[in-house]
Amino acid sequence: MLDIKQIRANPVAVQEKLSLRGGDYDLQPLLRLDQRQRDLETRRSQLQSRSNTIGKAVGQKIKSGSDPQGPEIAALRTEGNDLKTQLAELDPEEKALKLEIQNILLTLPNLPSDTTPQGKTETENVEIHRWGDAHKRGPEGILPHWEMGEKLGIFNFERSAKVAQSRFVTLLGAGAALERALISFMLDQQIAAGYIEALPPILVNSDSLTATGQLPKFAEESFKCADDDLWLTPTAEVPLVNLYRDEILESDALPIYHCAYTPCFRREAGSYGRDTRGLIRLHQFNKVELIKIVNPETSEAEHETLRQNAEAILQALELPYRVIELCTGDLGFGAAKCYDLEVWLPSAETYREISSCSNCYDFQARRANIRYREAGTKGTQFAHTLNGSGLAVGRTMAAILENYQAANGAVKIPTVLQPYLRREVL
RNA sequence: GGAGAGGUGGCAGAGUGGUCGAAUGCGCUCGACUUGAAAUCGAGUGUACCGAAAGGUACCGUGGGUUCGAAUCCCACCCUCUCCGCCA
Repeated sequence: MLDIKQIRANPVAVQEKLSLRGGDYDLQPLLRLDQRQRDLETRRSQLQSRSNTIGKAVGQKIKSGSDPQGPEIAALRTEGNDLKTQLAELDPEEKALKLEIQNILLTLPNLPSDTTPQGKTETENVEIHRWGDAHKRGPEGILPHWEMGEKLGIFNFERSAKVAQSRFVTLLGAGAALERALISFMLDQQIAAGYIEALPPILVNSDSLTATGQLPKFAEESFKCADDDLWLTPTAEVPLVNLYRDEILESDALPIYHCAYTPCFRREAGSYGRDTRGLIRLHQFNKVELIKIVNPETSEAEHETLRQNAEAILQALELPYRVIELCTGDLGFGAAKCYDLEVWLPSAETYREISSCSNCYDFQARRANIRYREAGTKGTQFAHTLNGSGLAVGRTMAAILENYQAANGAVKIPTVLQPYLRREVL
């Protein structure tokens, strides 16, 4: 959520930054509501103050012997009732305004960072660097991963559609073991990098989704339980960040690092026909997620190390990838700055997103009300939150099935995974 | 799912209509005493909003209601705990 005070103070600057994302943002209606709300608040608090004085006066007079039924107290009661009537008129309007303002604020995306490259669409994203070109292979003799997987019998889509629907997979035998090995390897590596492992709830309530920014705008992207205020989490970022919702942390408790394996669930509404085959776009997929809650002064540096922690997995697996920085037009709703890691998929001869590392600055923290207190100072400040995949497991498996295909049709197991899988080829 | 108990400040725990943002204790911060520490003593110690400031307002699980006045009374909801049942 954006800071209404900032919008009030610099409406033009905020509007310009928002428009870098593309789309129209007119902040004037919001500012008018805000002004009206504050006027009402001033009025209301004056009336309230008088009402409090009367309330106290009545009590005092009765205590010091006035007749509770006498004219003096009757007059105060009348004035009190009068104020109550006036307040009853102001109050609903002010509450409605507050709600309206809040609802508008909740729909506004984060401001892009000053360092985020400007651009309208993903074509203007900026490549930062590439890694592993030496291992990069072309499509010659490469089966797409879904064909390879079916040939090896390590997953099955057709039967999964029977169990659930399309865009679900069942991993079988070595496929299930490989997925499990990848999860263990990723977690072990991130734990070694300083992240505290968490195994959080994967059903989350509406407040949690609102705090991290999936609600109210992206409700159609998540699966919702019919009878409870619970949703299947679209990413572990939601439960992990919300662990600290409505908390005031001591500054020495920061930074907080968590990693977590969870399944993730996405409805993929509006992506019909895209990536219909294989492990790339499923309603349910596994991911190891990284989150950080940090002091604002360190968040830029923390973002860089977060990205390196994600990159380290790809390097250890010797999968060729590139890092791109999203331009302002391609930035996610809550992100101020974002790097995507894209792994090489030889069958398609493209790089595909396998990790997204975002710095949300204080955007989520304001929604989630996650603050910290600097020792010895008065007041509190919003922390910064960061998140990144480390990594998307299904897409990692896809990348391995393609990049590690040998000429004889076997798939070699990356060296670092061999201790986990206790085998060298699939 | 059934029965019961309960939700108050960092924690514990008073408070059942009036001056209560809230006693007391612990914790924490600063100070005094001490060679240092402990103990002791003194002062301070919630959050947010409005306001240039003085100051004002709100918050005792959440939302309504009664009243001149609600932590306290009424209604609804949420959550936690205990026991029973069921269950991985």
